[in-house]
Amino acid sequence: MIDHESAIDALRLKGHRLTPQRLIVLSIIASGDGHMGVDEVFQAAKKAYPYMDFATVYRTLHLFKELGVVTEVAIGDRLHFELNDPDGHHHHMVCRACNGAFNLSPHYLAEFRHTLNKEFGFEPDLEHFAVTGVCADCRDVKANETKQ
Amino acid sequence: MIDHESAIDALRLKGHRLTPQRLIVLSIIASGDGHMGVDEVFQAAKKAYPYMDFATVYRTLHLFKELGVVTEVAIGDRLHFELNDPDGHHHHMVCRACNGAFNLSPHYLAEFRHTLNKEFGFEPDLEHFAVTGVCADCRDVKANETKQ
DNA sequence: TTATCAATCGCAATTGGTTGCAATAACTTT
DNA sequence: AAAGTTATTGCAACCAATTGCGATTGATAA
Repeated sequence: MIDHESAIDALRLKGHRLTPQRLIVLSIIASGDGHMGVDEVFQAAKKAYPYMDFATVYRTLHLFKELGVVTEVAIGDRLHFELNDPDGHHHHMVCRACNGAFNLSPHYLAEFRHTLNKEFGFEPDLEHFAVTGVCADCRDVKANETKQ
Repeated sequence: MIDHESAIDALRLKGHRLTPQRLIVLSIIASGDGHMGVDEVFQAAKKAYPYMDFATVYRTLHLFKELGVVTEVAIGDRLHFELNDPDGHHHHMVCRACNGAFNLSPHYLAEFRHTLNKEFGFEPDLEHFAVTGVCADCRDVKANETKQ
């Protein structure tokens, strides 16, 4: 988990300015657990600073991505962002019933990548891989509903 | 590969009308090899019938999807469509260098699905799975360019 | 074959995401 | 501490995808 200090240093180092808007977006991403959609971040930011503009959130997140402060994850057709994890990438499982997100170790995709490489010479992009589906809890709930 | 006859029957059966626009879209999807973006279909359709509207192509493709005539594949952030394959689903590998698409047997994802199920009780949506990456040819080209 | 009726089309309006630009404000230099 | 410089903001314009709606036209029945 990257900390505020190093994120702020990353901004300064590249000659970017430290604005209240950027600090707000940073703290929101840091306090939310897991990844957040752009609109989620915007709503939270507007609470802290009512003049906040959607475009600002949008550009700030992209800046943070370039600086390696956050990671972009495509979930469905929406982009989500989370604090960069310096201990190495992880993938995501996202439940389409409860919208919960679960981390997935790269280990689980290593064999898949290896197979595509060996069989087809195809090198898949799996850096920000996210797979949607139904988590255990929601599957059980659904099973019970059917029963009744 | 579903044929025109059964596609047309599927339309009739549900009380949908057989319009020139729909026949044009169908024949374009059928003649193009592999999946096509909505805009690709639109451009081709406009050649055959200059008054063709983007909204019509868009709605026709979604209708065809409901009827099981075509399959929707999300490639990057764009939706692509291809004739439904009644011999069973397949997945896709899409090269981001040459935009080529390669079919991938469900077999290659069976183990991944099984692992997620067993380890996390997570049931992933892999019906219309597409993974981007770099195909063997483009990887070789890139390697040669680097050499020179 | 013609009339009827609703599904469908094509235009226009809307929506949601992205970008251009003048005003603002963060940082630097004096 | 004040002025200057320029990145950044917030508004508005833009663009592509999607939807609403009156006009059109395919299908059914007389």
